[in-house]
Amino acid sequence: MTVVTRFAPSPTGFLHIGGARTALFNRLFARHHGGKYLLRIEDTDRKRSTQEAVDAIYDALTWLGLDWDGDAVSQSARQSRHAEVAHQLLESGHAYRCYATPEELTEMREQQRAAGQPTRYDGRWRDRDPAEAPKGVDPVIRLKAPQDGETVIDDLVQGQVTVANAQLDDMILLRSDGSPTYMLSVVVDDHDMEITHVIRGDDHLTNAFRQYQLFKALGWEAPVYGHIPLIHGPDGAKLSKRHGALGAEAYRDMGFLPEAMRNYLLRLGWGHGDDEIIADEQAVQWFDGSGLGKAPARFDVAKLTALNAHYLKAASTDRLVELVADRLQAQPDLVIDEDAKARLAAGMDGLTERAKTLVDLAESAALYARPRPLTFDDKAQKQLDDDGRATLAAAHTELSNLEPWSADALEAWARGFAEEKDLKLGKVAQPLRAAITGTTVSPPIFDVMAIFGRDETLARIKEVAATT
RNA sequence: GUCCCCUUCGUCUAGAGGCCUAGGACACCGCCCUUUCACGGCGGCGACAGGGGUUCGAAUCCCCUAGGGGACGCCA
Repeated sequence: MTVVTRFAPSPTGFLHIGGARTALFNRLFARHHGGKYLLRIEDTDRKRSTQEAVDAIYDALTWLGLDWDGDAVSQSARQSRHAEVAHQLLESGHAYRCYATPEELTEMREQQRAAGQPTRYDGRWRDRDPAEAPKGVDPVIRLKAPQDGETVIDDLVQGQVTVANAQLDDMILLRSDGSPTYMLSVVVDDHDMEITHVIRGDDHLTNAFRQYQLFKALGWEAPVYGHIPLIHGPDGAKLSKRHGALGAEAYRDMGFLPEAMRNYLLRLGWGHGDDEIIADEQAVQWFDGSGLGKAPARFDVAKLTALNAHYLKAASTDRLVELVADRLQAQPDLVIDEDAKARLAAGMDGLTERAKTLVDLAESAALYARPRPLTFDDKAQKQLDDDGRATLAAAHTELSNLEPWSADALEAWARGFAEEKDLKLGKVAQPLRAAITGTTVSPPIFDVMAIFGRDETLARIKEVAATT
């Protein structure tokens, strides 16, 4: 049997972090088994579904590197098929028409709740003669679910979960306007798409029982379910807008790399021994459905950030140069030309060592794209006091003749120069750093000088050195 | 309210009766390295929700309590 999984988001907003993880798990599980991983857009609620949201989902999944097999299925395009199945159920006696109005049902629920009863449809039209149907009311079609016994699900994550059928009511399959509900659509689509494993959020666990009953009524084989715990916010409640829950693309803007997202999400609710850094291929090899936790996990940006720092160091220079250049492009005071890119490439290793996100990286990388004349921050100005400027003036003279112009040679020169002047190395290095970068924080200054080259370095020193 | 599920350091987790004086990672705090900031290295702080059983022995099995979460729509 070929394993077929699916990710089925509803396009009512951006792709949140929980959805991204669900997609990741489904994809990993399918890949592990050499199967297929499909994408289905659950847009049966036309009122709330938007094309922008669909595009946002595509974009987010693409950015995350979670591409799917084949074309995405749009659930709304399959409405007639869903309705057909509902009528089939009606004919086979597994469903019936219910003429209760929404108002009537609301009242019913209020009464049940007030009486401490579970709020469930009471089956008032289940066995009633359709001849008694009120005039002018369009009926809904409900599943005639079993009232006795129990429904048992062997969940990949939760284990065996049992629910008394008396707890489940007769759900609506087709609305009064003839449109199919989510419950019906999901079952029909999962069947038609030959889905073998459904991995989704815990919040669907109770739906699984209903869907299972529908599969049985249709004489179809139900897929294997795996309900993963939801991701919670720092306060332990379901991640929501209140926590500033963000779409996947927001994490891109915050400077996170997709591979870091994948690794982090993978470790949220899943573990493989003490392993923390897990590459994609390794994840595919290990993700067989075991190792999934049952308890909800809290989203922790600090850990994501740490992972991101790791992947930043591992990323290729070319890729990083492009990503950084894109971000720097937005700053009008910078010049991103080929020379600047060459400097970025040359200095990238020194930069990634100090950055945790692309935002940090771009910020520190800006020094290679900042043209003269420089502006100096407060700390840099303190380095450029009389002593500092005098040191720079003397350095300028010596550096004019230094050979070769390399980081090693520059450092050797600086050490000798400092000793000669009876200064600590910092008294030489910091004024240089201030003069060349405009700040007091940067990668090793001799590396920076080597990258800028002699002419540019001397020009920068000259602009601030004491005139003698 | 009803039903279902969950509960190991602050957080993510390892742990499937003796290997646990409970391991790792992130965060935090020291120290070292050091031209700045980082990286890195070393060390520290820090948890089996509580109570009963079962057993020679329980983080691991059972029960109860407490706490947390989720679901109860002509939403998905």
